[in-house]
Amino acid sequence: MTIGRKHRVRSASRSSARDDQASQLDAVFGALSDPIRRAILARLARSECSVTALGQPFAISAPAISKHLRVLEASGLISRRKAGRNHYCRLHPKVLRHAEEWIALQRAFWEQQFDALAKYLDEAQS
Amino acid sequence: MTIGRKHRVRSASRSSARDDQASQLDAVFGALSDPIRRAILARLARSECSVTALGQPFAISAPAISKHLRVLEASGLISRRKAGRNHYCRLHPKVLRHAEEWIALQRAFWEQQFDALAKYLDEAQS
DNA sequence: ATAATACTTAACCAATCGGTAAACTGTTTC
DNA sequence: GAAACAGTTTACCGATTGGTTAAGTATTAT
Repeated sequence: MTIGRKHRVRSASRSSARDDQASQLDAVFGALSDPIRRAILARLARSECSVTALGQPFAISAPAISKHLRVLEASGLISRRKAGRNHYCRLHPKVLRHAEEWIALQRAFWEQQFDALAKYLDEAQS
Repeated sequence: MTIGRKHRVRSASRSSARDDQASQLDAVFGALSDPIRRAILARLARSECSVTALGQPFAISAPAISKHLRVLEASGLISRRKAGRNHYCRLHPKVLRHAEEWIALQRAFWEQQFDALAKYLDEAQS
């Protein structure tokens, strides 16, 4: 989840599109790295849901849930809608797709490398 | 990257298969949440690589790289091979595939929900 | 044998994280 | 209007993270 290099650098100058995408990946993968947050997302996949209902399965306090939701919201994975005293959370699939695409792209390269190695070994053997 | 709930719990008893998978996801997504580590993985996709060579593009110290590699290794995404005084790192695609599968599964549910909503709206309109 | 190289370990530091309890802000219900 | 409910904010705590420098361990080169 690192943003700047080396103890507070990168003075918010320009912040290229590439940086934006990279830091969104930081946030998304960081958000996914906690089991409670993944469970919250899985729950939200079924339907929109109020904050209390989201927290009900877990043995943690309301503020803790609130923090998890803030992390998820900051990553763009969810958004909120206020309805009276209830806040309802909803998923944003597009953001998850970006993360999936990063992984899929990487894996394609990785496996290509493995295929190349396999081919090399195959040829070396003959 | 949380392991135990609520300040040191879970006395290492049994640790079900589900927990193992979940905590591997914690570790993998946690590892992917840092841009330097993602860059290291991207570099490794091209070929096996020594530790110094891996660190060369980044303006951080050797111990910092060593720590990143330990995180990656703990997640199962890479492994090391010692050859003399050099240590060579290699990728483990299977672990990345697990993460991708989790995301793909989730996204399938998410989008199914969105499709259902779209259909509902469509029917409500007519 | 000495020196340089490649890397890790140890000790430290500031910032972040995941949790808590307490206090606060709205909204609904009585 | 008072009480209950839904949720957030604030202030705090201990553990973890990402970095540092300094020292240590092998291995290779001179």
